[in-house]
Amino acid sequence: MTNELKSTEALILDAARTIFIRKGFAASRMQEIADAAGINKSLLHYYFRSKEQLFEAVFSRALENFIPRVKNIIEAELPLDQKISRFVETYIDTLLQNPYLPAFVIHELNMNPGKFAGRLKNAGLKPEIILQNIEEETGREAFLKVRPDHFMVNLLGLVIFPFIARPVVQEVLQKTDEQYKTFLMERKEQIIQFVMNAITKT
Amino acid sequence: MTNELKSTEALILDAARTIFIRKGFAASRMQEIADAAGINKSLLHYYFRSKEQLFEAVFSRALENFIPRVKNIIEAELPLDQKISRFVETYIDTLLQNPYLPAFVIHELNMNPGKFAGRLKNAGLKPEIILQNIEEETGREAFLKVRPDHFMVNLLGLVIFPFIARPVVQEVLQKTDEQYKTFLMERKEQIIQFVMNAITKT
DNA sequence: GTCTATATCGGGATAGAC
DNA sequence: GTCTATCCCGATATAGAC
Repeated sequence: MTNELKSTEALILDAARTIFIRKGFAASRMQEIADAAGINKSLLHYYFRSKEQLFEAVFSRALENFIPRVKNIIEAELPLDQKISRFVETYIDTLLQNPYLPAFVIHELNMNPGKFAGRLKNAGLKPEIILQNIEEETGREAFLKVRPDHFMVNLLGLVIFPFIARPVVQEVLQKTDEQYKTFLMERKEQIIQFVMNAITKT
Repeated sequence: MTNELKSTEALILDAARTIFIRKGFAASRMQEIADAAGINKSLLHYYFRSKEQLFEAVFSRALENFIPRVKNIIEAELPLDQKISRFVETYIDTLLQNPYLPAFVIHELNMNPGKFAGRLKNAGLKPEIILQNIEEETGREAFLKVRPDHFMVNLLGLVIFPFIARPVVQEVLQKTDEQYKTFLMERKEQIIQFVMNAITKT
């Protein structure tokens, strides 16, 4: 409806994003993207040269949008418990807006593992510092010392898994779409509680 | 090397399994499968009629192999803590043998959500019973009462996520392949500890 | 059952008019 | 910049000989 206001390039990128994220690179068709953008197939090539390059543009933007949000939370000067809460809440809120994003990114990285190399550093994410940070902040005060690498993966798994594995999980739990959305929102509180229990000294 | 001993059909299924799991349905090529099986392309059609049907055969077998293992553990008559330990250990051991399986299954289900409907029940998995089971066993003795649906997802996420998201996680943690394998094995102990802390009354 | 040859079609990419 | 027409390859699938 507001298509007339967007540049053709933006139109293409939006359409490509939708199609690529839903179907993955291999199953997506240039024709389908053109249709979704309301333009001609050859315009895709005019703007992006090839399917690979169009995909690359979509993929890069998806990451560039996402990484800074994570970065902000992680670098915030907050005590551990508040940092965990903010991380979980912000992450889940963001994924609720982009529910298909993690499965997309992960699948494409699995298809082409090298694709990721270097992108994190380019975006200014410093894994060493995050891990060191966790190491320092656990083991203090009321918290158990934890292995920072495992802790990081635990947190990510708890948050991201129900988005990636939605079809299976929704089937297993026998929830409607509406109920599943509620379930995902509940997880903010549930994960925070679960994690805090796990790392709080008895 | 022992190819001469296997039936052609088994040869095809093994090859198709490898290719489909590594590349997904859309990116896999019949020619590639034929090459991997050491046979002619048209033999694939002779045995399985079409690419979809070959895929279906592979996918079904992958699930049929996997589900019974989970079923066994879940139905075992054990106290909660032992059940959790066995579940985590067996699940991770199985995934270490089939590291690409979860990403494959999850991606194909995301592409085609309906595909899963009914398969669980056919395989004899009763989600209601599992959930009820968790509900009964937590809240007793030394354990906190937990929401069984969230608890189930927590457990699955902790176990499966580092397999699905391996490229990202390995990059973030800056581990070599060897170190990552070690990391995955360590997770058995780490997850069990983490989860037990999380649900044990203080 | 297994192979070679071929039909058929879909899809990425280009040429060229407007 | 945008469209129509077309090229051309790759991939699924079939026909038919052995």
